[in-house]
Amino acid sequence: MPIFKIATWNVNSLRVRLPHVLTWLRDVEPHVLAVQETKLPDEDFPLDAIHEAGYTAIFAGQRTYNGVAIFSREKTTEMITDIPELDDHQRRVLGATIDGIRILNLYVPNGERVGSEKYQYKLNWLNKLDAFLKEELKKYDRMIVLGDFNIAPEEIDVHDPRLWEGQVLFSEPERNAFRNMLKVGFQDCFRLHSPSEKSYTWWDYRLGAFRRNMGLRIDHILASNALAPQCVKCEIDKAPRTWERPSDHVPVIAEFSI
DNA sequence: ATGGTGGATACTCCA
Repeated sequence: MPIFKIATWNVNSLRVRLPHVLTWLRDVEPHVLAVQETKLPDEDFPLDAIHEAGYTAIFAGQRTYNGVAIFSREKTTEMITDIPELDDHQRRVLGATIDGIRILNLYVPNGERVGSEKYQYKLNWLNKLDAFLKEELKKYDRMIVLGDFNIAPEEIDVHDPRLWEGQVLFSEPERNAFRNMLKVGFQDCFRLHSPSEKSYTWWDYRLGAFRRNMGLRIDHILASNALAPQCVKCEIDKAPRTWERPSDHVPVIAEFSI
């Protein structure tokens, strides 16, 4: 059976990280790469470089903040850039169907700090997302939801759960929102294959966090219950965080036997 | 000690 390899990576500026992305695509050769925080208006999207690397691209861009894109070996159809009922000018959502699989690339709001206006925006955003996922699952049996969720779901996903207790990215309401997404009908691909591994996808640029491995696992690949049994591998690739001028996030890669 | 670094933008916001 053929393998379908899909990855997510918050690149924190596609303009700065384009060389990393191109190197990584050549080395890893995924069928699909979903990226977040491109921070590019659509007219500045580096489409030629992506095409030269052998990928098609769709994108929903924004200057300075946010912005999402999907690079794919195969053609994409049924593109969407918004969640219904969520009037949001921020470009955080990009959906498409590829190889018969419904793909939803998300850049979930960060939330700033617990109790802030942005935190409320995040919780509301996740609530509306839940309703949308239910509708999508009615239409698409095989679905992958991936991206920067800005939530560390469990204690094992945090280098120091005591320090992070009640903090944004690890607060109970956010973790509940993540669990609610799973309850809708998804599974966390990384935990399917590594139930007890302490591995992270993001380290703050400050305080030498990467050197001290003070990280969180906040980037995820979820597969619908129908597709999850076909997930044969899911790994975090820490290597790009050691490269010169890295993103603060690293890629997560999942493989499906389809 | 309540910091720090990095990206984009324009003299500050966001993460």
